[in-house]
Amino acid sequence: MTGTLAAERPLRDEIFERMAELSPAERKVARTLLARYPAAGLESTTALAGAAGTSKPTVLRLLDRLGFGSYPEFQDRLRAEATRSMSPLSRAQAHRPAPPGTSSPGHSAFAHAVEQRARLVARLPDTVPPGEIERAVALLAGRPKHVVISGGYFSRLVARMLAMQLDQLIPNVDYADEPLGADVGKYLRAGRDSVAIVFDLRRHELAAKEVVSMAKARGASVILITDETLSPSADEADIVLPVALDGVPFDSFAALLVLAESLAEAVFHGAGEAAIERMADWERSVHIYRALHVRS
Amino acid sequence: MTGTLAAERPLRDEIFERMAELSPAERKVARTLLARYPAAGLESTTALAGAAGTSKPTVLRLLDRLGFGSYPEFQDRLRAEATRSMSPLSRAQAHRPAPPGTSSPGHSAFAHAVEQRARLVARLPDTVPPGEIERAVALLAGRPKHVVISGGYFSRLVARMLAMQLDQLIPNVDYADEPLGADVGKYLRAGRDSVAIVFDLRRHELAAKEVVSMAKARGASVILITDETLSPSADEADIVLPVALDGVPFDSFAALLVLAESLAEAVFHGAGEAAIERMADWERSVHIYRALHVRS
DNA sequence: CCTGGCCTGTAACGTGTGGTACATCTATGC
DNA sequence: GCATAGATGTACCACACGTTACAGGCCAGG
Repeated sequence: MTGTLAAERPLRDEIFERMAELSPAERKVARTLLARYPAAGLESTTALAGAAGTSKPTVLRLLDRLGFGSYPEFQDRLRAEATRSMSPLSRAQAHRPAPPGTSSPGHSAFAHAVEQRARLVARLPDTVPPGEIERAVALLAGRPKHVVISGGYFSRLVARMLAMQLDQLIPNVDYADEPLGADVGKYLRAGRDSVAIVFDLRRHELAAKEVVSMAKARGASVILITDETLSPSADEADIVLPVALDGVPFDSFAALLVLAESLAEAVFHGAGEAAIERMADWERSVHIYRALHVRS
Repeated sequence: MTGTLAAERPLRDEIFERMAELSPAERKVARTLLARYPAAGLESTTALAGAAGTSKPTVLRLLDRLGFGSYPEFQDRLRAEATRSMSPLSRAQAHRPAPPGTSSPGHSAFAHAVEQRARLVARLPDTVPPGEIERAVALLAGRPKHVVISGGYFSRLVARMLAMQLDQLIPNVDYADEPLGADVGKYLRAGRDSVAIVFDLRRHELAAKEVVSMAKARGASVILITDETLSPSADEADIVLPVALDGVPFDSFAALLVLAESLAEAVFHGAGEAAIERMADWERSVHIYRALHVRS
């Protein structure tokens, strides 16, 4: 494994600028290098020297002057640049449908499912009013004394995810797996400076309504994350974030997860310094956890 | 006018599509090639074989199957592509500086996060080779005796989600929250007809490698879900599903969740009648659960 | 239980590699 | 005009490379 530094300037630029200080034969090498970059440098010294019309030692002397210890080291650098330039980002090209012979039930169903979910995510900005998001972020980034999060039968997993992420950013984040059972204490903690985030999707659960009521009764602000049909708890909630779930044959949490993650990210930007500091602490703890439980 | 042929299709795409027709060891080479493209292929056969966890002849056999006469010929092709991708034309689209702290803290950060995640999801079909998905679906829909699923520190939540969804479709699905701890028994159950699904993302955990080894040792087929840099466990796994996570400042599970959900949906289509029946049973049980715990 | 085919890694071989020492050439100082 | 220092190419070496042949392993079909 190579321990390359991040974000280096393209080697091509440096060669270009330092042309002046090179010897004539070295310059010839530099020219062919620039003319056919980076391919020329990824061939052998023999090939490069040949293409430049000089000899192998000249190639090596050039690299020496550029600060490379060896030819392979130079090639490592070129390879790294090439990989970076061919990263998926710059690869925003057309899609190729599946080859004729290989039409399979597995793939097409999968592709269909993915596409469907991509649409759900794309629709997210249209289902969530921007103003609601702003208020939610302001609430969470405004140093609430306490945040408690819970979800329904399935959505609790996303709730827990959001809890873990927020916990990295702000203090006193509780996740209540059974808000009406063992974890009721986490809701009893709630007061005027608390924020409760409740997930209630589709087949809305009565439990959700009770949880929202409980939080409201104690003076907490309630953020409700629900589907487009709106949970019955929506009346009581202070902020309602609706998200699209519908799919055939199954509903999808894709947009829900994106909403949760993006909410956390916005809180990070809103909370500023404090969040960064807390993240550092958190980072350390995770390392400790890993050292203990995952065998160094 | 130079008599050059029309721009060839990137080799990467061809490898990606032809994954299915490769032998297991050849696939390992193809994976590392795709994960670090084109750098991995511009190194020596020894280095490439080493990175892939196989041997030099396997590398050559892969190239043979792809229609290359020799390793240098293959590298010529890669070099040509790299040169093309670093041409002044494609160099123009380089940088887009991110607005640091100026924008309105709530909405724009949120919108940016959502957009970023939408891109990750859109890229999913490009990161997961269709052949690998097909094989994974075939494995899971082919009535395995037993399926066990586990994840890492964060990814366990998605793992659990997948487990819950698969459990609705096929029998004998286990979720192992602590595969090396309390839940080790679920892995000890594994045998020749088992399928183990392991999540191992980014900062890959040693635990994942142990889990994969354990499953392989018992003869189970292993499906590894990892990020684009490929978990070290990728050598041992039978099927590797890479997914894009990278975001700024935080990684996102959006594409991961979509992969899991879509995999489940594809299994549903692949499993046919049996899955529908099982879903009906499951549905009844949930109603019972709700009646008991959620007050009708 | 054996037998064929297909994968796969090990071992060996000859060639091309990157690296170095040295001789030749060119330019500049006195 | 000669000595000097830098620049350049040739010759050579050890070695790592790409390649090929071969033997063991694995699984389906008889």
